[in-house]
Amino acid sequence: MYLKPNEASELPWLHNDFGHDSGTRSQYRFFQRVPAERHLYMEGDDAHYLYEVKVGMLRLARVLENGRRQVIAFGLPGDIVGFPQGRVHHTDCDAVVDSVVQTHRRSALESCADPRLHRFLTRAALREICAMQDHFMMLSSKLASEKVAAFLLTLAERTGTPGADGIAVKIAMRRVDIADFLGLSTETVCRTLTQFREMGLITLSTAQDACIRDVAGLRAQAEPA
Amino acid sequence: MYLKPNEASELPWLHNDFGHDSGTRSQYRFFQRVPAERHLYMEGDDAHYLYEVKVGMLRLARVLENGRRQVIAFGLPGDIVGFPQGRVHHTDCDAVVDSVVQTHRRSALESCADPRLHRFLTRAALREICAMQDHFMMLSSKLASEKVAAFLLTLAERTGTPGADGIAVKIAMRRVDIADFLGLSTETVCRTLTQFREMGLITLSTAQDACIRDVAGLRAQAEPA
DNA sequence: CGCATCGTTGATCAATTTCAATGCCGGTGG
DNA sequence: CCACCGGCATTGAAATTGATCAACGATGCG
Repeated sequence: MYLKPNEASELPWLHNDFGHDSGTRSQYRFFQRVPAERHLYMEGDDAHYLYEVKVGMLRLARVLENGRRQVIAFGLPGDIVGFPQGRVHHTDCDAVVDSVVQTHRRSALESCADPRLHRFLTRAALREICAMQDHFMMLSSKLASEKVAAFLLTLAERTGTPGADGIAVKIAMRRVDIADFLGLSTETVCRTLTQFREMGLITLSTAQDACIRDVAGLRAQAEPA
Repeated sequence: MYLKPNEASELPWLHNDFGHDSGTRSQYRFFQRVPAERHLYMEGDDAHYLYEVKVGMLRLARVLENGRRQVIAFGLPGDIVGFPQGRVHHTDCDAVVDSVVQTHRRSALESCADPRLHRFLTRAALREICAMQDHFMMLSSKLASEKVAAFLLTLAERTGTPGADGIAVKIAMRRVDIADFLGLSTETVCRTLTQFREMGLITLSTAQDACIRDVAGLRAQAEPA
């Protein structure tokens, strides 16, 4: 679950932590590394910044007193995370894998001092609303197979690499994350994936490395007539 | 499910439709009546306006090809609905009961020509994101009783009127709307409500008129240890 | 007064959760 | 270098839950 050497080499300009609280600032002061499993912010924290995911994958979640957790979203490169309600964050956010984010002042959301940035963030907020609506459709599916199929297709659309024998998809998050994202148990996620494998829709060379062999078939699973 | 005379009388200035496409405009040209069951916009429509709910209740939903429907949200007075993605709406929106909305130009979201309005809309968007996250928590609950209890409590918080014997809650939407909102069948919603009634948590004088007698008990149902 | 729609209740069945055990892999330390 | 350990993934069997199908009741409206 760590960056492989070749992946790390894509970030030659990241040899240090450029935390925004750091005293010394470089030209990269707006970038911040988030090692795997480390929290970027927690529910209730003051929301000073929004974060644009540049590399890696973040995990936004809410945890209830009884321990149950809902994964709200996975932050992929291009996504903006950290939209606050009032002045505080209303989710936890941590990194699934080593990640890099670019910070933007929260005030840029409301002030028009930088119109370009402002438009960018506003549109990101609208995109976020729409993405959450998509997530609702996934969650409202009654069958586990529909949810998991829709999840795989969405992940493939965002991060998949098409190849000769299908779309390779890196499943960086753990099964329990997927389960908490889809409102299922980890066991059901597993079983559904093996089911897809036995149906020839996907292959799983490792638990993290999937390949969609039959996109149409998976689509049919995601949204049966 | 229609406005009663005394409720209608709260709107003395609304004797006509002031649709935004109307040629003749009065001082109330930014207000628009939406009769019960009428659509305010449909998925795919150009999003020229955002709508601030002033009176009544709107229903935002997405419908799939296979006919299944997910109710995304209920728009209550104070809510802004119609946040677009790109230039089009991505949900259907219709009125649960006779309603009144105030229109705001979509452009006000990105332009800062009117800073007050801009701030207002931006904050509404952020509130919307947070509300949808709350909705996720409801949907991710495994038990029907948790979902329905959480739904009732949320509705009570927004629209309930505290009284001597509990919190009176008007359930204006139909059972199927609640079901599609929570990802349940109408039958299960019914059964769960009856169950709550038999447990003494609520009363139901009519199908639309509930009264929460035991808030703590309902909270326990919504979020069991 | 009858019809249509919505709400409620009942019984059955399919699906998922839960509990339990095993397998797998990477990391660690001898 | 290899064996052990711990977390994660997977599989199995049983129990619970909600969906579905069906019928009935209530309510508002023509």
